[in-house]
Amino acid sequence: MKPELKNQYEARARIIKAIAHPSRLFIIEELEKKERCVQELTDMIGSDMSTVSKHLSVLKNAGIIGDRKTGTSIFYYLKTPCILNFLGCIEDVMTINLKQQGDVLKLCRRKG
Amino acid sequence: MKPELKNQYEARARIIKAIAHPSRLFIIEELEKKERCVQELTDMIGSDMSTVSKHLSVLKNAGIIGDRKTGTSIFYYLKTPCILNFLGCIEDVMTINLKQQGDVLKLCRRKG
DNA sequence: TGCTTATTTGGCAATTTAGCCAAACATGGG
DNA sequence: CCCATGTTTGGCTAAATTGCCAAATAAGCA
Repeated sequence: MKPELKNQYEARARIIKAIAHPSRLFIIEELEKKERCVQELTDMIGSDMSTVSKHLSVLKNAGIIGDRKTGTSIFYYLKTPCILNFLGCIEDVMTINLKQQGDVLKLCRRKG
Repeated sequence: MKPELKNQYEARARIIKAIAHPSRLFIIEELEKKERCVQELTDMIGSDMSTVSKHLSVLKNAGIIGDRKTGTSIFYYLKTPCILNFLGCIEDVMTINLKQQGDVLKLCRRKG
């Protein structure tokens, strides 16, 4: 693979990697509804605030979310709502997987 | 976060994680064009065949690709083409990021 | 200035991931 | 059966990721 093409794929992988975490998926969906500060998200997720803060910085570095300072709070918002379309496709993958696992199960029952 | 909801997010994150690698992104796009065997993909990517084989098994376990045995070769194919729509969104994120970096640059020049 | 609230950063241990090599496994042909 | 071809698996090391705690930073207010 040519280095130039490889860079392209690496850049895309970096962004996808930023999405690929349960808490970060939750944050993305939550921020689609409304902007939120670190403490609110921390309460919802239930891990340490420093952990949530780091997740937010991962998403921010990837360019997926932005932030806005108000007083002592920092509100985060979703910059690219198209991310959510993509999440729909992930649901499709999961549905197909479930269906196929079901088929295998049926087959086993028929044989047994 | 409730354990049940957490499982949902973990399941989705697992699938996205499977996509989040340069070589695996390449494989997905290549398989959309036509099905391919391990050796063909190995030649295109340029890493060890065992490495490519492992990438393929990651994608297969995630339910994104399937395989078909023919003689001594195993051909892999894309099971869920909707994955590609999602990749379009990643492009959008990258474009926005580039644009904003450009704006910052312009601002610096204006000030300097 | 000192206090409180909100958030980030540094550091550390545990876990996961990546990629190479060598060895094992499968399949078709002589 | 033995060999060649195509693929996967095991083992290993290096690197990245995660999450917690404690400490540092920032901003508003008495």
